[in-house]
Amino acid sequence: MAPGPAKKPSRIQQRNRRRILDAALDVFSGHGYRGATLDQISEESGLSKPNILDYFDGKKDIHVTLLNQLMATWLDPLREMNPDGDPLDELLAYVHRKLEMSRAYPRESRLFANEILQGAPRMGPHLLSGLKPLFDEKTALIQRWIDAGRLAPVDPRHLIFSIWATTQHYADFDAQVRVLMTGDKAILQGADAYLDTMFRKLLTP
Amino acid sequence: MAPGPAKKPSRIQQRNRRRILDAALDVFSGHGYRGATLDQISEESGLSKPNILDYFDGKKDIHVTLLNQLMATWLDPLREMNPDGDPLDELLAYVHRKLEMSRAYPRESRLFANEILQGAPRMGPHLLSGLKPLFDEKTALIQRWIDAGRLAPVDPRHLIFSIWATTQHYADFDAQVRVLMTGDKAILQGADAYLDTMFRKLLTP
DNA sequence: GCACTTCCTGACCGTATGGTCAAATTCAGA
DNA sequence: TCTGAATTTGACCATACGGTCAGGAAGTGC
Repeated sequence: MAPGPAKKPSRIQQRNRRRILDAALDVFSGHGYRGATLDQISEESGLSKPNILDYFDGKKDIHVTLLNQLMATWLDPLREMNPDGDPLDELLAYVHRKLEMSRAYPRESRLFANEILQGAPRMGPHLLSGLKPLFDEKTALIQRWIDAGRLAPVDPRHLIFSIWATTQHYADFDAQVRVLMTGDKAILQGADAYLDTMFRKLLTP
Repeated sequence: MAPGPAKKPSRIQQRNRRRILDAALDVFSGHGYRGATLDQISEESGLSKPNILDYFDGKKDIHVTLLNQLMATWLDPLREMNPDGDPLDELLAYVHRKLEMSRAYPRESRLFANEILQGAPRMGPHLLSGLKPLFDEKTALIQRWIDAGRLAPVDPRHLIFSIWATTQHYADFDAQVRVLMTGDKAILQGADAYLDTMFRKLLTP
């Protein structure tokens, strides 16, 4: 049964919740919310369907849990951008971290992309309360760097968008990228070098 | 009934097929393939479900028809890149056309994104036969421009990816963009200026 | 008006899916 | 080993969905 707010989850509960969430991440990111079925998650996790529903209140609950968990770490690379560092270094480091996220966590990237594509039906509030403040803070920081003449003048908001778009592209559009880059074993290395060049030229004052 | 290969579709058939495809584009792009239902398409198009199935062989047929129709025009902006034009002008014009597509046809962009996100289950072959040759042709053209010293040296394949990613982002991640740009009435104008700057700095030799 | 084709729909069917429940099994402590 | 709680599951249910069918409505040419 779903652990009450005052109960500490047992060893087994922790393990099973992790199994379920991992299987669900696979299924949701590969088929979208509606395309995923509890039976698939059941098969993938090795737990029976009723057992899964002992740990979560339903399909929706699993999905929401995944999205919340994702938001907690997804924005870390942006948070790490240091106001006291060198502006160009900080931004390029952010690009690298973001691309590394696409490499290490493509399922998470696609889960997020799916949710936004559908109009963020389950994450609208989260975007506003979690992402927006951080976004505003960092765009303001970039603007100060620009005003100080330490970066070339660009719209910080569109800059962030372009970093997100170009890095997440390699995870979200992987199926397309792979078709077009047949034979290339080092796609992400190429992307890393390319993006470094692009943002360096853009931002160097 | 679905028109046989030798039959010319009547006025009514043309009109209804258009209505169905338009409604289906709405529903598929908004909910993904699995999330879309014939009942929704029925409601949105104003045609009864059995009537819809007179015009198409089923849900899958509608989806495939939409994707095929999309591929026919989606790549036009890339095709229009002129080998005899000025390299920088041609590429920047391509960026503008692509962004304009995101503005004018966001549903089509999301339909495509959905399909690729799921691993292109119904479009894999199309990517290889339709997109790959064009992609190879244009990347080769860009490489010749670079070799002639008329563009800064960058990997043409990643260049194309970055153009796709940054322009389609405004359609595919519209829900997120709108949350973060609250109050801004001219998002796409800002994007246009930003992307022009970015690719100009990147590509100027 | 009449006959014929095209177009349309209410009612229905089989299956898949999210979710429930009572019973069985396993586990933890004495 | 014994006992009660935690954990697990086979069987089942209600609904939603893609798709079918027989028959009715609306055009169309005479």
